[in-house]
Amino acid sequence: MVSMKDIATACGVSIATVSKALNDHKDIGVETKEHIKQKAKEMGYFPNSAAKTLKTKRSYNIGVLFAVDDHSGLTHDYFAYVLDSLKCTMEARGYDITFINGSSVRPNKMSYLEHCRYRGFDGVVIANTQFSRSEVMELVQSDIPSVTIDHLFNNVSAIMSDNVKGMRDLLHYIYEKGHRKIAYIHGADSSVTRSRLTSFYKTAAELGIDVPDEYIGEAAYRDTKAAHIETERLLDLKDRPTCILYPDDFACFGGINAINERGLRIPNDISVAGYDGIRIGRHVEPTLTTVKQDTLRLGQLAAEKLLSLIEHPKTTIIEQIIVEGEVYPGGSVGAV
Amino acid sequence: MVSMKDIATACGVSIATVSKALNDHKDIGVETKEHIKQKAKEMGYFPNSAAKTLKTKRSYNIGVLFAVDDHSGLTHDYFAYVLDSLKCTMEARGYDITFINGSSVRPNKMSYLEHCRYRGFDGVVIANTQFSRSEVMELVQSDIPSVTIDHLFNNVSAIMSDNVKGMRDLLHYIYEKGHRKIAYIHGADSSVTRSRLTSFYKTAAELGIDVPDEYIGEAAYRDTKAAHIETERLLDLKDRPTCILYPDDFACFGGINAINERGLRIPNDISVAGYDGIRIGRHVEPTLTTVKQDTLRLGQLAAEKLLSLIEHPKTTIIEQIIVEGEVYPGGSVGAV
DNA sequence: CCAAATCACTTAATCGTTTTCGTAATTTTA
DNA sequence: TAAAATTACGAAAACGATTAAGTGATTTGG
Repeated sequence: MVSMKDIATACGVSIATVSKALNDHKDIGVETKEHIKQKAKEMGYFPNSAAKTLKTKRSYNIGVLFAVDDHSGLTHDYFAYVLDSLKCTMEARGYDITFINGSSVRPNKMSYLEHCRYRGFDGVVIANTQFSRSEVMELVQSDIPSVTIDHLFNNVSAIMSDNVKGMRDLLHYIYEKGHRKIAYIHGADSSVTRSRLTSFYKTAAELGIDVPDEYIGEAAYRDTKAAHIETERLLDLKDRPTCILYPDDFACFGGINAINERGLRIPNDISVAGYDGIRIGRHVEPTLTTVKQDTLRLGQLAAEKLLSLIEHPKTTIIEQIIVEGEVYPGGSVGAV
Repeated sequence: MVSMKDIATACGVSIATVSKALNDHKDIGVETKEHIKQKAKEMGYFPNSAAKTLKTKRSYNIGVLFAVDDHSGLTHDYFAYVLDSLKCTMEARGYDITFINGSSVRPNKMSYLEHCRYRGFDGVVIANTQFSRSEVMELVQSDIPSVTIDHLFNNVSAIMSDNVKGMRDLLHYIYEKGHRKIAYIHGADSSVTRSRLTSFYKTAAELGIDVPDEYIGEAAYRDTKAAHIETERLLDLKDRPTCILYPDDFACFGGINAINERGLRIPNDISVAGYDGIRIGRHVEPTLTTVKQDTLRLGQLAAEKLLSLIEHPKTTIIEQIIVEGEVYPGGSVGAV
């Protein structure tokens, strides 16, 4: 590795001059500066991030935290897209992305916060994790700039998919298709679930449609089996719903299977809708009616907010940013 | 941040002693060692990775490179699972994972190799990228330990999904279901594609089934539209195949749609099979016949190979490791 | 024309570790 | 019991950068 010292020697100047020249300080003569830069390029110089980080306390590295227990981080379509977008924005700004989680599984177990300090992350993005874990709390309460995705903490900026509007729009869409008997299998308890459920009830009330308790069920996100079972329960009801909403697109497929097994046809006999807008939903028959969350924007805004927090801590406000989704009409909801 | 200096002061010893005590060097008295360790824990000490990396040239950080152009890295089901597995193994061994790609999009454009040197990655995993890019070549030809996934370079360890056996087993399975007229829409040219295609032809020959040229088509991986078009072409053939193989499960859905649009039924009128074993394939009707690649093992072996290369460079051999997949029988291939 | 300001650079300390080489004190060996 | 070996620790350099403070030379101002 060619270091500043090598360049200094080659140019016959001091290391300090090289450092300043490469960092465009004003107190270096133009021609010296050019010469040094030229030489640096020639010699294939690149800075050493460890040394720079050590000295400046800025790593240009962002920690990303997400659930690991069920491996539903990377392999989760929604999150993968958000992360991809986040990553692109960060990279364009010169930051790298490193995973935080798993630190507790390491040989020398560190907490999330300890891991962040160890690596000197400039900031962290927390998504799709068990927000209630004390380890997570400790992290957000620290002085490390952080943003959460789809969860609201005190004094922490959050980027949230607009689940209230998403659910409202979806329900309106279904209502307009003529449905009045709408069941909702919601996900496991979380702030996202609560938002959607509340919005579901509220919108139903506004639309003047009645929701019997038996129309509400629960199945963990992406749990096709649970969705299957709950769907069977709904199908067995004497007053069967005409449309069933699922926690997400994935779970929806579990429901679709249950329906198919009964010999019922979608959307002729019963309609279904998911949530998320995963890619495959556009490519099955019938296509899935769902709410496409704006993953691109979610990742981008999370990145920008965090960078702003890092680079302009004084002038950046802690806020909650809501990103609207969009109903994707699909063949899975028919007119009734 | 509490540093070794703080501990040294607190314990009334030198920094050197603290360092040695925490790193379990033998030339520190047992009680002193215990006392220092105790104090370190008490004071909440954690090392500073930047300082450690600077001094030791070991970052305990692994760079991961994958295609970014079409964003099909993270959002690619197969790769996401491999990465997840890789990450878990690495973390258990005390290594972090940082993304390499995007370096060329940065403000101060670095090549992949430059980026690796900048961050001091101990090793790199290269997957799902354009292996032919000169930047990638430069990286694998450097002295940085590296492993590739599903691609073979000279002098670089590779973890490969067994596409030859996968395709052979799949074809055998289909053959045993009675199919003799089998079409194959393969993916865009790559070593994976070539392996599968070669194995397809070879196995077909062994089984004594004839493959007319018109039964072979091409559609980019995960390109449902292209698969759709190619499927239509096959369906228009006067001597239509009874089974169509696709580049991957995702593309397969594109084909399924084309088939549905013609009013044909799967598997009654025609059979289809994918490749990869993506999760959703188990949850649609009919379930997808496919080859499930062992992503867990792929990621694990890639991690282990790389760590071995890093930690025991002398005794670790460069080799190609083949990981077998498994045919997942599904309803999409019927008996004929 | 001389003092003050500016310019262009260097010196040296520092970030938090690791590690080589000493060196006293203690123990072992012959 | 004296020499040799061992034990337990410390001093200091080094890793590769940044940056405050200093310095001599040149330019500017009054």
